Amino acid sequence: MKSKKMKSEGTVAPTLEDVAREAGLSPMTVSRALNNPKIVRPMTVARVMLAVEKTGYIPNMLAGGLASRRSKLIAVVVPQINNNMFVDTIQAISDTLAQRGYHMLLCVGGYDSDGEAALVATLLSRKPDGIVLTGIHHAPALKKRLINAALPVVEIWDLTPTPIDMLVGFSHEKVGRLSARYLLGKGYRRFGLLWTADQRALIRKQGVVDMLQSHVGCWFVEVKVGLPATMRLGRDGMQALLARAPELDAIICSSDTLAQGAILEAQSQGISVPQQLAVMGFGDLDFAACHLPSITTVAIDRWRLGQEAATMLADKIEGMTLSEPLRDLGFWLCERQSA
Amino acid sequence: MKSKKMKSEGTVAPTLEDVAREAGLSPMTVSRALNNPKIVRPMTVARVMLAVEKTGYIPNMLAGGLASRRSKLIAVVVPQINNNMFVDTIQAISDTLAQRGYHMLLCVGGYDSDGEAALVATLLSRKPDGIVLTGIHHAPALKKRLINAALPVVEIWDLTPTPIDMLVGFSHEKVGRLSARYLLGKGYRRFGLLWTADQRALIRKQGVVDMLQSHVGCWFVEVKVGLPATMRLGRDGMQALLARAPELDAIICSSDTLAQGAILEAQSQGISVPQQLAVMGFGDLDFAACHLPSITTVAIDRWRLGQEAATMLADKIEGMTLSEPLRDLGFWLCERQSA
DNA sequence: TTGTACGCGTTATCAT
DNA sequence: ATGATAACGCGTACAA
Repeated sequence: MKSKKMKSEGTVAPTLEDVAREAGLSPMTVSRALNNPKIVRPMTVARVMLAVEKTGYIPNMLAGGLASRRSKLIAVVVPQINNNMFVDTIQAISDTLAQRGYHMLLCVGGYDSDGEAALVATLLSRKPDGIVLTGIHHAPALKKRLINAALPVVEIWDLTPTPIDMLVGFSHEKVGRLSARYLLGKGYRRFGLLWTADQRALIRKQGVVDMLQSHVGCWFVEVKVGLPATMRLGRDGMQALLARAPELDAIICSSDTLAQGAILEAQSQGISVPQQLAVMGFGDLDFAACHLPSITTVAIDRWRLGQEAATMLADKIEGMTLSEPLRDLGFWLCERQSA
Repeated sequence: MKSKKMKSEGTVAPTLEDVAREAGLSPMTVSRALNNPKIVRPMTVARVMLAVEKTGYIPNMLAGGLASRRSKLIAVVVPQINNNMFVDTIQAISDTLAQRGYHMLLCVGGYDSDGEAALVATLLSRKPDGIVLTGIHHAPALKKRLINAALPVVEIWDLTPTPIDMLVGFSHEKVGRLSARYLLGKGYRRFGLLWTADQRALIRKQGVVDMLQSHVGCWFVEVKVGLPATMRLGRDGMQALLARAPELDAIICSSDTLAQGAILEAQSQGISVPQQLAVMGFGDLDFAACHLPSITTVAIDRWRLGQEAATMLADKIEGMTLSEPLRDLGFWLCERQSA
């Protein structure tokens, strides 16, 4: 009897070795029975399960990950979560990953790319098997680190021909163009832009502006609001817009939340939407469809975005070859009452 | 020279040993310089930092956690995240933890306590240093496991004299009583309850019902809606209520989102709020204050809830003795236009 | 099908 | 202030 630890303390968690002793097997056989039962005799598996039950064994994935070099952990970095646009995607990622045996390490990094880089540096010490990044603008040092670590990466919520690794998103520029084209087609000419300053919103705005400027006889004014976009900011921004240019006939907002605020502010000033003023949002959040008036907006499949990102990651980690590492999920216009 | 690995591959991540070699020190000294610089001579620390820079070293917390038995990981279990009530709290937890050097493992467990138990079982294999649980109703087996693991636990969003370990929340029952008392005081007598079926909402409802039943000359009808609560469900539920009892004079909703839907539905039927019908919500979500009419509701400090939970956990993990493991954060009425 | 020897990268502990 | 050695608990690789 080698003078090994005598696990007589009630507080010490049982290990594989304890289970093995209980079952009269070697630790390795227990490990196999737990992780790959197919290659173990069924009766042996049963014996193991019994011993697991008896000992109350819980695997230690720190040890397992260290030995196998697979942590079954996915890091997800988002700029914020108290933003209705992101939560569905996060939940989809979490659900999809859980089904495949992964856990999600969620980090809120803000909209600053240096902060993100610092954050990811600490994340990497968890040795995640993969990482989900929001957007396509990252600090060069971060990109280098990720490529160097040969870590599967999915960038989401945006499009670029040159992703770090994989990508699933849609074209914000096209969303902007579509919104502007739609309103121009409806005959609106005097535009107000109510916009937040995050990177992706700015690209949508560029799309809007490009489209408007290529059209003669129309003009626009713009009001910027802070992050996160709230209904309050929508109302305040709308007030500022109307003060600046009372003759506006259409408002494009960078999100449905702002649009809702804008509509309310208009109504509170006795301006009827859409009769006197059209308002358009982005996101097709839950309330957009049943608001009064219902909000015309552009929808994307936030849930699917998360599903695909998680699936792509898990597939790549598990060695499947991806048909297409770049996915454009597209978007669609929701024509409703407000515009 | 023992025939140890020759790290000539470019793809192999550098380890403490590599850094030590580069700096001409032992791995242990490097480890100390990184984790506890105070006990290492400043010049030595500088040498280590240089070597870290040169090698691009990233610590491996799987190994570190295994050796030190501290993972610097906190597991957080919530029923859903696409619920505006929870996201602020989650973000607060994440932020607070990040500041103290912890990462957050976020799991969405649904409203089913057996599912939660299964989920936590897998979580425990990550050896988190602590865990945040939503609510106070958990499977007995889960409680036993947690107590057995001697893991610091904070239950949030609810109150009980007998938490598993620590707790920060508020009394849903009192919220319900306050809401009902307020409306009774305003003279309303014919109540409609628009309610979801999650555990905490049901306790609030019980508070409402108790208060109403102790008051002569008033009555109520009730409509149940599913989870998650959306504005759509608010509108549909309101429609059902009005169909059942057109003479209602006040509606109490289990959340602001439902209240918003209820108000809209009323307006769309030509019923003016609050002149003909009062509507009250719960949560004081962003839009409640600037809606038209602004929504009377009950607020709680969701952000602080998360901060306190995270701080309590980190304090306990780091050996500080807590003054009070039970925190009642309370709540307050927001009297606005809708009721 | 099952077992043995060893290494994963770090920290605790004791020694210097 | 720094170093040597032995865990930490598991999986890989190979042997039986």
